[in-house]
Amino acid sequence: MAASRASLVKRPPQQGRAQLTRGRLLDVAGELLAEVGIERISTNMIAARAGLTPPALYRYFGDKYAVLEALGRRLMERQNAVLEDWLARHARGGIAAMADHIGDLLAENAAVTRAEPGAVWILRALHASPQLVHVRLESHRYVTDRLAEACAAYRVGMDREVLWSRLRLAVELGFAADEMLYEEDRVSQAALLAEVAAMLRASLLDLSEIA
Amino acid sequence: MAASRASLVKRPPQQGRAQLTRGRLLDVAGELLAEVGIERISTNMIAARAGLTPPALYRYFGDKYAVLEALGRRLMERQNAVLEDWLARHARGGIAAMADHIGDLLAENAAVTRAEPGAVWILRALHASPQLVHVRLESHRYVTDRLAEACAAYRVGMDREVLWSRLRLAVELGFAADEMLYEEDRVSQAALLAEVAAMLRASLLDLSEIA
DNA sequence: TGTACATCAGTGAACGCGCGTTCACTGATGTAC
DNA sequence: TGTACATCAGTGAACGCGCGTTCACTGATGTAC
Repeated sequence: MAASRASLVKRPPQQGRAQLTRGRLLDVAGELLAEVGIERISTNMIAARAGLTPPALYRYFGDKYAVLEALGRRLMERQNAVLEDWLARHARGGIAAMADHIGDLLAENAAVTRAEPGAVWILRALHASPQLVHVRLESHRYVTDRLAEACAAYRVGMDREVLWSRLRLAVELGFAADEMLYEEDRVSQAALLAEVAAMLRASLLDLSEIA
Repeated sequence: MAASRASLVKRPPQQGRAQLTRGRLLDVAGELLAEVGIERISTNMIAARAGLTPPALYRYFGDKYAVLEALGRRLMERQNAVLEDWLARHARGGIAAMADHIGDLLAENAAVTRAEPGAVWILRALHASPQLVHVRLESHRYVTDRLAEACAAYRVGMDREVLWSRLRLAVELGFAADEMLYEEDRVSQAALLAEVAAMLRASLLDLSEIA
């Protein structure tokens, strides 16, 4: 019975206190990502701000990248919850209904991003680190898959590849716009959201028309 | 006559040999950004791969961030050159002509990105580091300004803010798509470029129609 | 064309520091009876 | 309800390492005459 190695995923903690500690570590990591960036953040720094000594962090995460990966996954799970909710409301209306409500999806997603400490920096860190980039990619593909399923139900004969690539692009642009909201202060957030929504809506509606 | 401080921008080198060395340092930094990421790259690492000792790097760059900033600016200047070239060819044709050739601009930009070692990682590093994010933001705003000028010539009465924010979004999405080309291998690059071009074209044409 | 001198490009060696991580341990919490 | 024991959460101290950066220096290149 070999002991679990550091490189393995740690089992979920047993006590409620530990769950809180784990969440606190992730919150703090998000804040620090925004303050000092991925190239300066350190495990010792995260532990210190969470009010812990460095070894405590290693009870929850195998190594430094595991912290950032968990942080990314937590954010993306929250975004996925928004997506599921939205699909439950609009998928049955068909592609046109989804297109008409794409602005809601963007706005709800933006709300999640706003609520999470350092959310934009988490997304960017996932993008900028070769060892983390797969997390973001997997998530975007998952979102695309879910949307593709929902649309395919109404366009049974349609080329799956065309559908998928169109939606994949829409997902990427939606996230890019979300990240831009917090950076470009020369444009109002509402105006930006409305314009992206209009573009994605047109793209989706076009999808519902092409042979 | 105080000596120049490390924090100041270094003057351009005097000898041709030095120009080459500086360029080599930047090329190497781009490669390393792609291989190890912004959170692992180091000045010693860059110098070593360029075949230099660490202090030589400090003859050219004030500190570590100055290297990355110069790398980012060099890439963005190359992209701007593509833009100027494209504007010279199509701006006189009006908004419709620009809209029709937006795919060329994207493709030429993608070619620059492909040619530069680690280009996508440079762009992402600029995005992910709080101390570098201004470089990218300034560049995107500059590109937006140039496009806005070109379009405003044909839509004199149009609300400048609407024009600018529409173009600003187009710029952001164009770059996002460019970065995506090298990451998402489930979609062909040509298809992706064509779809983005279509979206941006529609957005620009819409601009030429609204009152 | 040769030489003396000024400037420039790059080196060798080292610095203090904080990094990521591990060890053996202690005190807090939960469980069985 | 009390207590003995097992498990869990977190600590104190330290490690070797590579980081960013600087110093005083040397050898290469360019310039004036």
